[in-house]
Amino acid sequence: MKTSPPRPLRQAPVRSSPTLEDLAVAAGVSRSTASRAINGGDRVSPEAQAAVDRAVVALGYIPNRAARSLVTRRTSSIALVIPEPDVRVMMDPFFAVVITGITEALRETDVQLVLLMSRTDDDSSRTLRYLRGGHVDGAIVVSHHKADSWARSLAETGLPTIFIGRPWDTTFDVTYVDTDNVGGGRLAAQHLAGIGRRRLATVAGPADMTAAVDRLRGWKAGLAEAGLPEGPVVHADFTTDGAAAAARRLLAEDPDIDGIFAASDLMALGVLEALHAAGRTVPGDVALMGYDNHAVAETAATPLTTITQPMVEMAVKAGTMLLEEIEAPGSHPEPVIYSTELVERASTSVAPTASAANA
Amino acid sequence: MKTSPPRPLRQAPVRSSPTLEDLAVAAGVSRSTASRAINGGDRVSPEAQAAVDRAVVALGYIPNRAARSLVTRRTSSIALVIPEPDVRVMMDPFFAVVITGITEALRETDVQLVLLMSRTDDDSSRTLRYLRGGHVDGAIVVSHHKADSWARSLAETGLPTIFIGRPWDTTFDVTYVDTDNVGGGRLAAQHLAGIGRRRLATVAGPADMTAAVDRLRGWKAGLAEAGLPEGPVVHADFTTDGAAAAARRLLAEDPDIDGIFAASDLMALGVLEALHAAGRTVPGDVALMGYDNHAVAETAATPLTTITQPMVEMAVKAGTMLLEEIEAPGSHPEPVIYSTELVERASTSVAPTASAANA
DNA sequence: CGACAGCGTGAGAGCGCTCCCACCGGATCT
DNA sequence: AGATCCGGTGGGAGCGCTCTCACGCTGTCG
Repeated sequence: MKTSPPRPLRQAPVRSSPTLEDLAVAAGVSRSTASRAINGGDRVSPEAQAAVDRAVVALGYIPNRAARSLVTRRTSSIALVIPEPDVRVMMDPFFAVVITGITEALRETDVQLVLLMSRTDDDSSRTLRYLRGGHVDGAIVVSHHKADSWARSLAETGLPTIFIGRPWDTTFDVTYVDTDNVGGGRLAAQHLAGIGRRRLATVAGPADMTAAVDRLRGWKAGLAEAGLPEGPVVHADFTTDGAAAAARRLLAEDPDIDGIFAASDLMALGVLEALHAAGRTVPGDVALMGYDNHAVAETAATPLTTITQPMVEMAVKAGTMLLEEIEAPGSHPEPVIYSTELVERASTSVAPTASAANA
Repeated sequence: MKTSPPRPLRQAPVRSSPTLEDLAVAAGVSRSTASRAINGGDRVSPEAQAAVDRAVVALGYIPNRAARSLVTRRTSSIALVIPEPDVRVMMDPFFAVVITGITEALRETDVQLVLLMSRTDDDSSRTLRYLRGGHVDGAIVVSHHKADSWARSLAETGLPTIFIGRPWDTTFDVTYVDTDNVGGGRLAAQHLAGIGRRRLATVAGPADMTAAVDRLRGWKAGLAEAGLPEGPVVHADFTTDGAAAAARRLLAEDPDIDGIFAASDLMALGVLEALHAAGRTVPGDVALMGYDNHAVAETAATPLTTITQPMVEMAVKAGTMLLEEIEAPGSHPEPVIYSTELVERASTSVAPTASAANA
């Protein structure tokens, strides 16, 4: 009477990967024991453990992440949020370094890095929903001016979050890592004053970015400490072209400037360009400093004296902190600030400029 | 008799996100109908659909990815595999562009990008296991010399995979996108020959990388077509320093060289350095070409003539192709090759070198 | 006027895993 | 001696979702 036709299987008989059940059968134990053996082997006899281990190898067993995640409410993945719409910004080696650092922190764990980029403001709410949706266990946000809303929104969700770069708004519970931009700005002022320059100016970054504001603050403090006047300040947008225009304004305002601090190497490049166009030599007429120790600082026509910051360590730290925060929520750690260092190159040397060497 | 004590809840009563069940209740429909309404709304009455839509907004419902993934066997995420141990390589803007392009292709879908970097050979098998484990629906591999084993291993797993850059071994079923490196090499030869240079040499990339081999092949073909001898070939490792050393060997071998093609801009920088150190002017004594149209090509002491390639488009294409392959498996598409273009700058201009302008 | 599509719907099974609970037997305590 | 504990184990429920299936219900055709 068993004439019922062979009903098509719900799932095509594709040779799918072995389940925990298969593993348990192969190892001759129960599913529970197999599960315990897989996860650290607490309360498992050596024999059972060995049997499971063998079966894992034999079957090529790999736990199903979705099933596990469904019950543990852990996804074993974290998000790197890059709230920048612009390809140009992505091109910044900064991001590569951040990614490398986080990846480094994630080694030895089975946590995966999910990349979240919001290219438009529209994406931004989508990204936020994604984060809120419990798809990741935590997030690292690369903080720029636009990150303000992120900081607060994320803090409200209770999702473990670390910011790289101090968020603009820190009036609530937020943990971050950053470099000592104030110290870096001060270093620049000290150095230029130290080599005898007296009429100093700066091309600062956008006034709505914490890094830019901090560098400017340090710069002013350094000048004051050296007993020098504050000097002209122009703002640019961290781009080479923008800085070139800013430098032209600077030169028009005060033609006797003998030292300029650009708040980034890319901007210093623009300043260099503008100086050359105006017939000034570097460092002969004007000593020039950048910031970031970007690759271009070394390859520039006149290699740039600049400020270097331990970005990889910072990124690694961010990753480690996030992992800890996920493991033990509520232990809001203090912000970590990394100190900066001066890198001396030709653009502030007292010797004549080297850029005309092959003339 | 119902004196059983209030057993502690298995799950702490944390206010967790609403489930499909909650949604269904709120909308006054069954879980099935709610599910259908969420997923495209096939076979759902307008009223039911509207009710569900309202409930979604009201409850802030977000589907649980893990649960969905468990039954659909889809993860809605793809992996970007970067088989490079070196931070330096990561710093290459290339990766930023690739990431940007893929992200662009993924917009409008809810597919997430998972980053997989293998920094050691040990990681490599770990990564492979991860990919094999069904944690992602597909993978994009940035192909370099080391990717050989990847290609074959991945092809064997049947996981939809697209390579960016032709893998070394294409004797099996593999789909990839690439730029026309042969054409680019030929372009370089044509250009240098076209401006009247006759004693041409090249600093090629590593002989185990397809891009390097292809560029060299195109270069040789271009020379032959221009009726010029093959000239000296030295290999370097795509780094500035390595290229500088290679260039010194070149100069020692044949001091009368009047044109050099470096297979990357970074290498061209090294060559430029070596040339200057040897007292040669560029382009006066020696015309110099790079490849990639890297940012440094523009900012170099002598801006570099170089070859540009549509990398963003290529990355977008890779993303799109992968999405298609996931959607309709087995439709192994043909490789897509993007053509390259010449970008002329001062390093091959016939006019006197501009780098000494501020002397 | 009965048969039969076909659409919208709800019940229910089950994806692979973790974790609570009950159980068992041997060691330890009173 | 019995009571108690505790390491090791297996049974079973259930995480939130999709998907198959069966069930009305309306409309159309023979």
